[in-house]
Amino acid sequence: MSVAPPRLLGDLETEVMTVLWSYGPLSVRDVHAAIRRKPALAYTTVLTVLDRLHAKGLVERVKDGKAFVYCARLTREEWMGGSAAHMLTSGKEPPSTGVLLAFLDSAEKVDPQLVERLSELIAQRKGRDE
Amino acid sequence: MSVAPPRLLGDLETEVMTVLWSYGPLSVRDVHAAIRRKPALAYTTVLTVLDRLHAKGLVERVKDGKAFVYCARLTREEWMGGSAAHMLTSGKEPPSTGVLLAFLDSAEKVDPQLVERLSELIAQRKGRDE
DNA sequence: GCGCATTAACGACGCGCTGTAGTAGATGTC
DNA sequence: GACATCTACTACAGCGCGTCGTTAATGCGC
Repeated sequence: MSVAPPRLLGDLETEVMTVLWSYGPLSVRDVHAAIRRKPALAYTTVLTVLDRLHAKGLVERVKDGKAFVYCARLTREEWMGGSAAHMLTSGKEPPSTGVLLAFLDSAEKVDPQLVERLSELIAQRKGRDE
Repeated sequence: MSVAPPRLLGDLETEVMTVLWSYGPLSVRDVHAAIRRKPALAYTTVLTVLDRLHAKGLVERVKDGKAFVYCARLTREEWMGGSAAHMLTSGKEPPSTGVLLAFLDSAEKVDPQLVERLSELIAQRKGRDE
């Protein structure tokens, strides 16, 4: 089952997820080492954040010897794409045409090629399914 | 200028925006009256929420006699569509193909017709622009 | 012009979430 | 069994949001 993006993540949570997305399954120690800060974060700070991410269902963990190894349950792509899709359909049933048009407008404004790329991907998928 | 969707809105904030989206420009009193609760909200509660929404740039207000009249700066469609588009492009530059594909997958899972509708709307827009 | 009623401004408080960390308890290693 | 490591639990501050109360401004009717 997929994880429904609940809320936006905090800054440190996002940073930790980014580390996990970048370097596969890691121990707390590894994540801690990967996060560079002027005054280094406490080991337990990273531990707590990973714990909370685990509680939210965003990461999985398996025991390896005495330590846990954490890995993201969703790829960065799945998380971002899922969050965006969730926005379009939040709450109500099928999004209105107006919402979809506003989405396209907004997307185009940020990245003029985005809509075109979407269009191509949709075409490819259609071809693949038939 | 468009308003960048900052964070998700709270429950009451969402309710107030829904009222504004549903019934055009309204005074605080009108919004207060439109929100039905078992124990009615205090007038000042609605006032505060509208004030915060105004501070966030989500609503505009003009003085009408002694009172302000509030109205949403974006339509519901613009807000939702913009939020979704913002998700796809948050932080980094052009979203990867993987993100776009995940978006389509996710959207299709929620509403199988959504991708098809998007496809049609994109086609229409393309026709319109040429 | 004055008083009254309405409205707005400001501040306050509780709660939940997040960043941050310390301490204590569990657990594996040698 | 001692030691190093790791996790679990607890804590606290800061911020956003829901919720109001109090106080100050402002317009209206007489």
